[in-house]
Amino acid sequence: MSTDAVKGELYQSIARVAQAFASGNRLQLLEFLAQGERSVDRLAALAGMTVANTSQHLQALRQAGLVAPRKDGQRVYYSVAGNDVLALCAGLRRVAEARVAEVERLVRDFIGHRDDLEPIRAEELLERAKKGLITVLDVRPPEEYAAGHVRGAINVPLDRLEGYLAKLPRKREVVAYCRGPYCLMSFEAVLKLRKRGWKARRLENGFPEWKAAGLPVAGGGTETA
Amino acid sequence: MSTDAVKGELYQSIARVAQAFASGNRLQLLEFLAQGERSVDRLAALAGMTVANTSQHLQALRQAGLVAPRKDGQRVYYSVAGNDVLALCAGLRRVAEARVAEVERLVRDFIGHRDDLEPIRAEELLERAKKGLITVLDVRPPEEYAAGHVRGAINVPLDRLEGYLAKLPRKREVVAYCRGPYCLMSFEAVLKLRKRGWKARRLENGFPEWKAAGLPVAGGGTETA
DNA sequence: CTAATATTCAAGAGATCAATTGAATAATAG
DNA sequence: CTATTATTCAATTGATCTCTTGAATATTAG
Repeated sequence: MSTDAVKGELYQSIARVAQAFASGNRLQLLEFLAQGERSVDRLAALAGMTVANTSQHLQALRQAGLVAPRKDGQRVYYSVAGNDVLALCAGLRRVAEARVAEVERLVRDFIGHRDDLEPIRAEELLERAKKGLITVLDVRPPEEYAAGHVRGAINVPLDRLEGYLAKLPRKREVVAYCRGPYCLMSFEAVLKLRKRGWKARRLENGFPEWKAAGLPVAGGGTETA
Repeated sequence: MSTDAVKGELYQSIARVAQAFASGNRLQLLEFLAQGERSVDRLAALAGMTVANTSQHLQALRQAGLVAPRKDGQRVYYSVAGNDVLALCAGLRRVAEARVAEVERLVRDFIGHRDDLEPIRAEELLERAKKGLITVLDVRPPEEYAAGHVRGAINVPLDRLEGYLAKLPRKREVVAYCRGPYCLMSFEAVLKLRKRGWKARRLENGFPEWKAAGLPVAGGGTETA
């Protein structure tokens, strides 16, 4: 085979990986999987897709090496193949946000006041948490928190935030995070808290990005430095 | 619009960016563009595609915000929209190589003896170059060298390597680089040099990755620290 | 103005992809 | 063993993508 033909095959193989990312539904599945392993029917319910369709998308991801299945009883649990995959997802989001006007518009119009919400960066969070200046809230569902969370974060799912307010110190600033930059839960939490008089901000990214960056994680049986 | 619908639109917009990467031909065009701006017909010749087809692919890349056109006279010159795009390309390659068995096989079988060629990493190159221990060769065509190259590198296109050997110090190790990890020119250069008795290695990645990493660049009117 | 060149546009054939549907397979409960 | 549940497979339809072909547009040269 000529070197040109080899090059062509290589590019095509790489393109097949890109193709696996080229579906809104698959990206959504990847975000859910970024929280930890999930069964097919659970994913189907979360994404609002039929089970058969979900299974097919998962197989597309599997063929590209992006997710891996683990069979346990009659269930098959899928998980992201590695942090490099999540990093690629984040890179894709960043490029899309920076270069596609429509994405920027969607973010601004619907998430709204994005800049007003002053996202806090990971390093800053670590620094301030070390000094005891902030309370960190994980507003995701309990299972996701259990599967892994920012070390030191308290799990207060969005629908239980109201009831938790009494226990939340008023003087300390609150930082909320959720699944990622396009997950709206932490936005809603911050808006609620501000309305009640707290000083509140959101973490710039979500837990998957935090974990992918190698920052301190707790839970999920994988305590890290 | 419901938040779920917004989320769906966001993911779809991001997927459209991924879709732009999902073609071997477009990835090849991006690699050529990574060297610097190129006209449509030049790209068509380099990639072995028809001009019309090349134009269409470039427009697909443009719509995704990955490349930008500049009109000069009757020619249109395209260039990569930013380093984040190149970083994403590199990430895609890395994931493909790590997770798709076929890519690994292609690399091993055809580029051959990849490990034997002991690629040198960028930091190591910088360190050794500072100590004057190595000669750095840029084996790309002169235009690409002129558009930007590793600072301190000497341009010796592959087809002129034979004639240059007389001027090449035998005692110093040679490090060759080219367009990227899947460009075969630096491999061929290293093989040639070794056959003639030099100690030679290749740089782990090519110039685009070097530049994307913010390492010292010369030429192309953009001298950097 | 006319000819030549570079690029883009438009239409069409063939391939690939996405979602639906219904059935097949595999594991467990009773 | 039978029924139930989770997942996968297979077939289909409509949509999208790729490449080719030939024409249209725009810029420059003479």
